[in-house]
Amino acid sequence: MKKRTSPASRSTRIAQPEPGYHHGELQEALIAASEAILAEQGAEGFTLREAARRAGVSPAAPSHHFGNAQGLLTEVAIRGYDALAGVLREAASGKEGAREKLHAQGLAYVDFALRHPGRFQMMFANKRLVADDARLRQASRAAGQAFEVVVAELVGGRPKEARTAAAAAWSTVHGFAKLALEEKFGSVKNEGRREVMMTLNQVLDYLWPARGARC
Amino acid sequence: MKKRTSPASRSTRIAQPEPGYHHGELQEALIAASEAILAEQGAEGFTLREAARRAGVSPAAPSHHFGNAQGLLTEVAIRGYDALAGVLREAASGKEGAREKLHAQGLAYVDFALRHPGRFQMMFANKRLVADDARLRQASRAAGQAFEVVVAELVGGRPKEARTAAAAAWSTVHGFAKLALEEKFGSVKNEGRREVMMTLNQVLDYLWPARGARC
DNA sequence: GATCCATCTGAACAGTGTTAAGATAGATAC
DNA sequence: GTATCTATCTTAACACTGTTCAGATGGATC
Repeated sequence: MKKRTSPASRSTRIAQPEPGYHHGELQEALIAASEAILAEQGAEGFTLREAARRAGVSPAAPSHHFGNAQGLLTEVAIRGYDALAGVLREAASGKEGAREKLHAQGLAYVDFALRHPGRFQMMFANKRLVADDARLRQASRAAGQAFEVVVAELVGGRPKEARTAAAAAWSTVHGFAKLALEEKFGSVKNEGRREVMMTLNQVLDYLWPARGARC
Repeated sequence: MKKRTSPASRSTRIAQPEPGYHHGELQEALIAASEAILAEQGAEGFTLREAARRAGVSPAAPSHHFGNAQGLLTEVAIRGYDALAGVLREAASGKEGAREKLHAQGLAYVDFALRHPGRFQMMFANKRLVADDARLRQASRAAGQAFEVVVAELVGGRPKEARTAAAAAWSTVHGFAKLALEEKFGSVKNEGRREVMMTLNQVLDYLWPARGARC
C-alpha cells in the first residue's frame, strides 16, 4: 500500500462505477468481471485472480463474498440459467403450435450457446461449480422445464411421455450445441454459424417433422 | 540427484515395466498414466506433473515427447476416439436392421461416456487438445462416421438426409451423455445408472420409433 | 467521539505448465 | 576398444494459479 491509497487513484479502478466499496457492489463487479472474461477468453480462460484484478481488488477479496472460485462461478452460472430460461420462454411465446414452439426453442438454445460459449460451457461444468447449490439446481431445473411445458403440449399432456420427449429435446439441442462448439460440424465463426444453424434446422425437421411429413 | 541414482531405487518407479527408458517406453507410460488419472480423478483432475510423477520421470520429461500437455492429451484423445469407434462398430454389428443398430449404438455411446467420464470429457475438451491435429480430426471423424454408415441404411441411402440424420443421432446421444454426466437426469452412480440408461432407451424409442409405432 | 464489525489488503504457501542449460547413457564411427 | 555423437532425461528457475490468515481500513452504530 504505497501508491494506490489515495482517493484519486482509487477512483481509477476498472469496472467500479461508484468509488466506494463497502456497499455490496463488489459482488456485482466480480460477477460482471467474470462474465466479461468468459465472453472474451472462454471457460478455460477464467481465473479468480483475473476477475479480482478487473474488479480492482486483491486476489483475496472474492473469498469474503463467495468463499472460493466455485462460489463465484456458481453465481455466474445461476444468472446464465436464468438468461437461458428467459430466452427459451420468449422463443416459445412467439410461435403458434407445439411443434413450432419446440422448433423455435431448439434454435434459441443453440443460438444462446454459440453466442455465449464461455458462459454456456461454464454452466455445464459441474466440477467448477457448487454442484449441489440449491439455487443453482433450481435455476437449472427451471431452464429444463421450459422444454417440458412445450413438449407436454406436443404429446397431448401424457406426463410420462412428456418427460421422455423433454429429455429427448433437451439432449438433442444440447448435444448439437456442444458438438458445434467443438467444431464437429465445421467452423462456427462468422458465416460458418449460419450454415451450422441451417443444419440444426434440418435436424429438428428430421426429428420433429411437420404433421404427416415422415412415415 | 542424491538418493534416487542407484539402480535399485530406480527400479521401484511406478508404471515402468522395463527398467530402462531410452527405448520409447516413456510415451506409452505417460499415456497410460494420463488415462489412469482421467479414470480416477476425471478430466479436471489431470495434471502434467502428476502424469510425469506416475511415469517416474521429472516434470520436464514429457515435453521432449509431446511438446506440451496439449500434445499428450491429444494422443490420449485419439486413443479414446479409436476406442469409441470400435465400441460403436461392434454395437451395430451385433444387431439386425438399421433401427436396431442405431439403437444399440446410442446405448453403447452413452455407456462409453458413463464408464469413462474423464476420458470422454477430455475427448471433447478442444481447448485442452491440439484441436487441429490431423490424426485427432481423423479419429474424431471416424467415430462420427460410425453413425453415418448405419443411418445411411436407415434412410435408404439418400446422402443428404443421411448427413442430417447422422447429425441428429450424434447430437441426441452426445447431449444425453453430457447431461447425464452433469447429473441432469439424476445420479449416475451405482443403480442410478441403470435408471438413466432406461430413460435413454425411452428417448431413443421416442425419436426413432419402431416402424409404425408413431404417427 | 469511541467502538464495533464487515470488508479488504499483504504476504505467504503449495501447487501448476513451461523453458533453458546441463547431465546421462545408448548408439555409432573410427 | 575407445571416442564421439545424439536422443533422452534432470535440475532449476520463472511466472502463474487458488487459498489461507493475520492485520489494516473505514463506514455504521452506540
